[in-house]
Amino acid sequence: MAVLSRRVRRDDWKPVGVDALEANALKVVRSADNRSVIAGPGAGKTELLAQRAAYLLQTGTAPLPRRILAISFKRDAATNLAVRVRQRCHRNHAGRFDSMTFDAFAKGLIDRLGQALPDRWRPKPDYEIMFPNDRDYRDFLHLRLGAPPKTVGNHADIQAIGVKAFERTHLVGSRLPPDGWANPTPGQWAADRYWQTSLHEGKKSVLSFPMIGRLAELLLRVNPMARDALRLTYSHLFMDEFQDTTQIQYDLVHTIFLGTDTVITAVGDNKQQIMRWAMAMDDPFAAFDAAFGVNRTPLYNNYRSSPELVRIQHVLAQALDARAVEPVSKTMGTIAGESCAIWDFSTPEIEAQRLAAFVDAQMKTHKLRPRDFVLLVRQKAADYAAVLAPAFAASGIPLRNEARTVGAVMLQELQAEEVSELLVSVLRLAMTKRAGRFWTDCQEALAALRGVASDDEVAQGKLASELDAYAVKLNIDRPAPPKSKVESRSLVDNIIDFIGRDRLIAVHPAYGQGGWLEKVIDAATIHLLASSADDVDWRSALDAYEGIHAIPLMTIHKSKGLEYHSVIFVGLDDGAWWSFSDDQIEATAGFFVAFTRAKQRVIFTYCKSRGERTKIATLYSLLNKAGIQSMQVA
DNA sequence: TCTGTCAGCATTTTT
DNA sequence: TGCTGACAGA
Repeated sequence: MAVLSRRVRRDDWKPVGVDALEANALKVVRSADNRSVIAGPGAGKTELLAQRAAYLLQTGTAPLPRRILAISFKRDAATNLAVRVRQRCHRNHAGRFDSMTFDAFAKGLIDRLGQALPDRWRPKPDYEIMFPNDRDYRDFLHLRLGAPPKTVGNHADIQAIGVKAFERTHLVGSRLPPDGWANPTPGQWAADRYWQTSLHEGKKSVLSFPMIGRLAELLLRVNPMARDALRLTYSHLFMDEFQDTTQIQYDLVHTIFLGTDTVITAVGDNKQQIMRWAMAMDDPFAAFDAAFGVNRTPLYNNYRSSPELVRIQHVLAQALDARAVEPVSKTMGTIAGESCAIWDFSTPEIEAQRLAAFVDAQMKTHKLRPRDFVLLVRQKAADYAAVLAPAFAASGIPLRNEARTVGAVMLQELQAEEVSELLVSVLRLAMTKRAGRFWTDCQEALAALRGVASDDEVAQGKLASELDAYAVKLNIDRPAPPKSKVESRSLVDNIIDFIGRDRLIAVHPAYGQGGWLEKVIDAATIHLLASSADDVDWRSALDAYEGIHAIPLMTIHKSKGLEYHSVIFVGLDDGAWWSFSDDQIEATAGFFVAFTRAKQRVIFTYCKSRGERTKIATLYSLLNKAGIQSMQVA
């Protein structure tokens, strides 16, 4: 991949590391105006943003010293985008690309500038983060709040406030008034009591992320200097997964960037909106387009799925958006028979056996690995895993429930933690004979943690020899993977001490909050021990830790943004989709997300013992409409 | 100790 | 929706 540090003329710039981009994608990459890009799964939305970053940085269209800000909703999306930009750009350029989650952005503003908030809204500097649930709000409204003043209303008015509406509408539903509410409604009065209690009553202020978002918006609204500094810093703003944007996020972006020269690019897909429960707006694209005078640009290609799967996807897409345009598949179909099927089984045990045998056979005929498959469920992954895992194990395929909790951390989450990644890198380096790749991983990660500049050759050399000495010692001290929790813990602690606990907390503020670092270390300890069972060597233990030879099982939500050769959705029945009638659109969007993870094949399974298929008849009729009928298998 | 009733929960993001 | 655990009463 061509990684350039010199400046390229705009006309000479070519996409980095890909053959070509479709015409519209290239237009967006080079655009000088605000754009919204609505495109289906597999259209290359994240790739488009990465290419645009490369274009802006390499051609100097984002002029020094201005920067690009990319805001994502989820951590993995933010990381993913940052990694792609780093792969495509020289580090001098990538250093001007800030990719973070919305919450990290808002919290960063409050941490740096929060003391400039007006008195009544100012949190104490060492505030704590809370994750309130419905119960907390219910207790507040019904037990702690008490009666409102007569001018506001009476007890019944407060009782009438729904728990959901309290947070969504009153607490963080709209922009905060700098001087408080002049003539509050009962809802506003209750919200204000909650704010004042959270900010001022305890020894520390206690805030949730939605509250932090609202405070950040207020902060920039009442401090034009801070707001202008941000406008000057960022010449370009990217927003990924824009369909999941909340009103809070939207208002913050609106306050900072409306009417400025900062060019905004928003990408997303309304058909994949499965975060409505987390306060996503109904149609953020419509609001954005209207307010910012946006040019909407669709993408028409699908780089992920075979033509046959794209055809079926389009039938589902039309149920979510009548005006959806059928994308063009750019991937060859490699399956000889059916690309999609619904298999009926008489019992879950037979289902498990048949699926294991099927995956085993497919791995052989198509030269696939377990990681090319995914077992998707709608909920309660552990219940399904209990039946499926033994059958897959019998076929020699380990099954890994990504939603399993290890200690206090979910497996999928642990894997993405910097601490866990460093641990594995250091162990691979110490225990592998030819450890080239792990060398670079460790060296770069440690340099970043210790603040060693990449061009400081003396310090880099010192770091390298320190790392080398440590790896050699580790290799001698720990000839085999740990056999007990104590042994596992001492090894993990040893490595963390070498990396530097303080440095970890300094670079990742989350590790300093609420004992999170300890929880991650504990989870890593447990998981490393579990991966070392059966007297295996270091390599097998680390492979097991990372699950690289196991077939993953996860919920639909966890699979968003991922892709697999074959998707096996277990349990297409009323039981798993109990909430189908609550919000048919969101449930169908979930079904669409599950289906569109597949590159070549999708299999749905059904067992009568788990439920009927009357409530979700719509899903079955969509599949029928696409020419797929269920068939009795065993 | 058994039985009936009923509330809670299951999908889930963020330092 | 449909299962589970807590709790009251027999």
